[in-house]
Amino acid sequence: NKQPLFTPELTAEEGTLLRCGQNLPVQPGAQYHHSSHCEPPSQNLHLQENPHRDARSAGFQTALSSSSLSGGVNGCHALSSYPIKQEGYKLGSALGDFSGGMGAGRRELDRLSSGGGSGGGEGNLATVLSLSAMAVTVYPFNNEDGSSLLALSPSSRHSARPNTSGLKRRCLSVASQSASEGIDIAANICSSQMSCVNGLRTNSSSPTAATFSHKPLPGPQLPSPSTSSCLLPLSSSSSSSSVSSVEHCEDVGSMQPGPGVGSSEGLGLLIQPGAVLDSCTATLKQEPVDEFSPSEEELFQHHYHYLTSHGSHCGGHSHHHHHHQTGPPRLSMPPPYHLHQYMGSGPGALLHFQSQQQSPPSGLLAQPKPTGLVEQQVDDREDVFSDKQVCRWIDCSAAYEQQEELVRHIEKVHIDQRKGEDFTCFWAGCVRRYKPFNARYKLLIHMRVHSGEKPNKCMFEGCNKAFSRLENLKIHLRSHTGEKPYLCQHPGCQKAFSNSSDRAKHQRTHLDTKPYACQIPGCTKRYTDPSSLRKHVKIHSAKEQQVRRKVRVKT
DNA sequence: GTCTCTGTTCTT
DNA sequence: AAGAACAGAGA
Repeated sequence: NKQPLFTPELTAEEGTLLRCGQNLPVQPGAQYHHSSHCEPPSQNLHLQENPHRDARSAGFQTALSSSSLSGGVNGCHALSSYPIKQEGYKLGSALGDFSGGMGAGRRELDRLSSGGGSGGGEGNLATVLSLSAMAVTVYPFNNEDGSSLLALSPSSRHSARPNTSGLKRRCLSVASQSASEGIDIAANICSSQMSCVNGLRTNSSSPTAATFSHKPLPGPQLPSPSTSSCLLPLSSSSSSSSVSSVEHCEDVGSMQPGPGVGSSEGLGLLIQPGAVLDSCTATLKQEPVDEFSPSEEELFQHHYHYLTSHGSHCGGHSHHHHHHQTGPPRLSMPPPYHLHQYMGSGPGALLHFQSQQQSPPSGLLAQPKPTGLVEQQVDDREDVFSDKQVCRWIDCSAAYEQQEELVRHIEKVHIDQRKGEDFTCFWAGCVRRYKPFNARYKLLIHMRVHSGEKPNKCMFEGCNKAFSRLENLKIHLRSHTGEKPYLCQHPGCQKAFSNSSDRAKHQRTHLDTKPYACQIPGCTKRYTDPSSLRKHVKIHSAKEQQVRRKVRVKT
């Protein structure tokens, strides 16, 4: 159906002329307005009233210039006057004149980004809040006996791909026993874009958290107390009522309690009976399945427990910290890879409470999402933050209006600053689980999984598809051009394919190498790919059930 | 930064 | 089984 606007008969230039620049708004003189989440939280650094285009968008579609694709799909660099944000946007500066006014934008970007915005802002935090933060984020690291957040009950260590539609406001409650600490904590933890720890108090009725006494334990420490959590003021109530500090977390974008929060076992050291750990969640969409995340059932159980024992609710009041860029300033970089590995006795656990927000940026909501392992979106919070691009890098909860801003943020704050370090993705819930990439560029590309950035747009008329990777765009373009460079190597077979993967799959049919065998007793069916096998098993099972039903009816 | 191979998943 | 999309990894 899709007729290429430029056919192979057209020259590359013709094709380029015709196609380049579609749907690519130009904003000359645009200045980079970086909303660093490192700025003091009191300011409106989160909302970009006038979101500016990234100067780097000035890069032209040059990436395809080296493409060997037939049909004249040869890139736009020569003739396009539009700053197409494509894979090659990095070339923007190199292109010089091509980038036009955008070059100035880039310089402005550099100036701004180097000039500040990365300050600490530690002073903005009250001591008590810092202590609360420690209670939430540091303490888990220090457990030596594995009974902390890191020590997950087997039941909590299973995968969950929850359809969170039923949890538009997920309130998670955990009431657990702390045998060793003797601390009564009424914690209202709203972990999401901001992790809110509210109402930390001691048995002595002191409203301060200063008496929170956890003994430092050996083991890796966080570089510094993470203050990424939004720490609401302590409850003024000195009552021993465990429900005294039920707060409303309405600025919560999303969260999905991770292993620690979801597991009362995990929090057992911290929370005494009656203590309340209440997560009011709001999930924009699902991040990749975290096999260590609590299941929906667990979440519900905790919630139910809380509701029944404390009569709590999530629709509280007060403490309306509506920061779009949420959370206090970052104080430190995420812990290095080895620390995460240490924490990794419950991978994801150390993603502390932020990691529990299993919601990828909402920007992906509008796009057809890959249905693979990487991300599963569940738009169950259209009412909150649905228009925000949220950074879920560990210890970060920056939110932006525009996806581009999030992309810039990720690159600037989380990738560029990891010079010389391992190139590890610390995105909450990332299935890579802190396995570093061997190159910065790889991490950069990988982050598109989370940001949803797809800078490689198909230039064919009527095709609005976009791809995160240039290679995949090239393969896609072959579906337009009909190019099938991968010939089946089986003697006598003339089949051709647009990519080697499909060819390999096809060739397996020749070799009868069907590694995916049906495990159903008596069934000898085999398939070349797991997808087909699953389909078969499904049908097989359905048939068997039918047979069983018939047998039952007869008897 | 790109190419290529490879594997997975979903859809047709 | 093919087509398409996505993404990891090594060269």
